[in-house]
Amino acid sequence: MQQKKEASSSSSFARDAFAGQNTSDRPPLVGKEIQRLRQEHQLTLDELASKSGVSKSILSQIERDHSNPTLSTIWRISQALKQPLVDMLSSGEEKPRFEHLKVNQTPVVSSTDGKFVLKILGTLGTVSTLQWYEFKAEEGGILESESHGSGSLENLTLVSGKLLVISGNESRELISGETLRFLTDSPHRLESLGPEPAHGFMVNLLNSNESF
Amino acid sequence: MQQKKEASSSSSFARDAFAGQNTSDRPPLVGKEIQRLRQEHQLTLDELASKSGVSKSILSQIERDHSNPTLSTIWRISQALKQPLVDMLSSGEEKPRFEHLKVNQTPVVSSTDGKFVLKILGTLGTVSTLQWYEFKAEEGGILESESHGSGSLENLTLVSGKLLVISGNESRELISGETLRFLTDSPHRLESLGPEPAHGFMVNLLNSNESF
DNA sequence: AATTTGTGTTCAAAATAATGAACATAAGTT
DNA sequence: AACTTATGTTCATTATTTTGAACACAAATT
Repeated sequence: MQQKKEASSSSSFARDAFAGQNTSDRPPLVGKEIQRLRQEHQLTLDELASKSGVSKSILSQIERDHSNPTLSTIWRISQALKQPLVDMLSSGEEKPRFEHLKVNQTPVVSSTDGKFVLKILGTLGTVSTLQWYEFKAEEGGILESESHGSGSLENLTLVSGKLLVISGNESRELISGETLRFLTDSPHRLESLGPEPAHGFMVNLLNSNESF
Repeated sequence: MQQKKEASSSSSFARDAFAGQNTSDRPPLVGKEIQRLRQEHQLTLDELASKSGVSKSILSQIERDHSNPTLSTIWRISQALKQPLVDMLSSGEEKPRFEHLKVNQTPVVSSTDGKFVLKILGTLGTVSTLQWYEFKAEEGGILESESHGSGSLENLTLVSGKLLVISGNESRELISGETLRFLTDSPHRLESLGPEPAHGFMVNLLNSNESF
């Protein structure tokens, strides 16, 4: 009996499936979020039940956090509500808490010959760290970066010019107007192919789910 | 009996908890990911069992996808492995390393008179916590927005042209090269003052912890 | 080789999640 | 008011997860 092991409460009939556990000791409470989504879609319990294949009785209990759904159940609900499973679960726990970004977590951007100019437009540090830039690079300008950590994403939009992007052992060529989004969990490199200068925007999401 | 309802398979002893369902019909298979993480942490089933409070027998079954874990169980495992629950679940849905948006694939929004054009470059976050755009507006082009919710921020960088920004009862005039950051918890308005078109970049942080 | 130790799997029993039907309640109709 | 309809909750039963102990197997030790 799982709950008993964690909580002192041992009533066999639990009003709250996770009674006796404080916020950080319990799984995210998906009930309210599911209910919100269901109502947003203007569905009744009966309708969601038939759409998802999950009985309405258990839906009712899950919405009130009186039950501890299985992965399969949560997944079927998320499908019916056209909501990525992951989003449904993170709504409860990923509250914007403000964390201090340590110095060594600040990514190092190395510009080689000065032909590649990065303008830092802004930084935000909420759940994860966000930085965005405007860049201009004349022909041959190269920007080499270390890994930004696992889960990090880089988003490039090219306004003019041509840009070669290499990450890991893959590469892409971007032309004016295109956008590229790619993982930056390994060293990567941007190169302006010219002849006109490459000009564009870059948004970096640095993931902070490091384990140490 | 949940699986039976979805799958024709009705064997009472399932080798695979989701046998008979194809990839898009079943919840993400977390087994391999959990096993990978456990081994990465150099833990045995016994050790993870005592760390997580989940019995090793069920751990063994979950790793081989012979069981359909409850939310509570997945959560306790993710805690013990110091891994955000959400990451563990999304690992199955392998995302492509690169996402390349061609010119005509970039979503575009424009004002009714077509003078103000917004290109949506990207979105990140659960509901819609972060969005960024490129905008181009000829003289007189106007973009009017409702409130994005309390705590929301808009960040504008102007590459060329002149832009008038009005939020609440305050207003600012931006010239080429400048950046403005302001609250968007009330209706606001951007207007290109010309004569040359306003061109720039916008990053919006929307406050997601709100239910309405 | 025999024994111990370490690791993962399987088994019967207990706990609990999921189901369908019955129930409660409120809102709308006749 | 009485009746119907719509919606969510509770109940008994069934199906499944979870548990702890026993088992199987391999690797290390004596």
